[in-house]
Amino acid sequence: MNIQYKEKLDGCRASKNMDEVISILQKQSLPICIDDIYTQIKKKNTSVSLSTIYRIVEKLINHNIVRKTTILDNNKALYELVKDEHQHYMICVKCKKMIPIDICPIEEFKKHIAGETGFNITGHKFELYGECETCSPKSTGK
Amino acid sequence: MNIQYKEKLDGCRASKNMDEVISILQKQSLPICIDDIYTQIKKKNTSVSLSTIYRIVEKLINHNIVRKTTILDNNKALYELVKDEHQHYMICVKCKKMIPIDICPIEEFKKHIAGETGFNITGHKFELYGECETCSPKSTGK
DNA sequence: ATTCCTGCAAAGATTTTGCATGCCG
DNA sequence: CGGCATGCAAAATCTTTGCAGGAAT
Repeated sequence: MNIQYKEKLDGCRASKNMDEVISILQKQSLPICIDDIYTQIKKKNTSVSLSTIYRIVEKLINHNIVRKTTILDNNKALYELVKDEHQHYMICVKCKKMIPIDICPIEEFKKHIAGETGFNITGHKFELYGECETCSPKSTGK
Repeated sequence: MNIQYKEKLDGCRASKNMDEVISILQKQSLPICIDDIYTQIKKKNTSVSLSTIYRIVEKLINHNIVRKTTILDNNKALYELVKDEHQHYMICVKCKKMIPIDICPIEEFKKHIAGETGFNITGHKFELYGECETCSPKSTGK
């Protein structure tokens, strides 16, 4: 089993597929969908099934190793590894490209709101939508 | 046709169902799903169909009257009216209750990022997750 | 040997589409 | 009348579940 997550995955059995899923997610810079994971594993291992991927990902979510996400316009769920430094994205409404944003404006604001409302805040989601440089009509090339 | 949206809906025909959908959305303080809309209309009008609701909502989205959303953990799309003042929510991870947040920390930050990246930002999404007062273990009652 | 993992197939849930009919303008 | 709107049913997607067999401890 993936050494890095062995501790967190306490109670789970070593499994080739679990390793594959983690390894694939580690290589992503952006959230990906179940089918992407499935396809990538299929390339090496013809005998994997979609439901197995769903079950593995569900387990990873329960162990707080993976986070489930959705983006606008798409009815599919996306998944990404939980990282110490959380990540936000800009999403192009035209080409759906996702671009990571390095800074998070929420942290400060969070405390403010938490104090005011009694809400025990454990996470947040922040996404910008718009047109990327390639899709923006402004970028007339020359 | 709903007077308030007549102009925006230019090209569409007057329709009882369209009116109903808009009217229902106007009454909501939180995003709701297609099935909720469907059920509410069904109460008065037994002969409406789910696909009609989907088609109406799609049209409203294309006319920038309605916005599609999703929340964590839920594979269903939610819909809300586009308002001049946009709205953000805190969502309880336990009871799924959504609580509107009045202030938006994004506006300033947006300009900053836009300038840096050439991304033409047209919208954003911001949600806080956590436990509401009712669900929080802190609230021991006494 | 026991318990968890897996593949396959079937079931569920949400959303989309085709087609004939009805209603608005 | 012409064309968009609607209902119904079927299809398309994505996701979950049941069950029997296989693998890990």
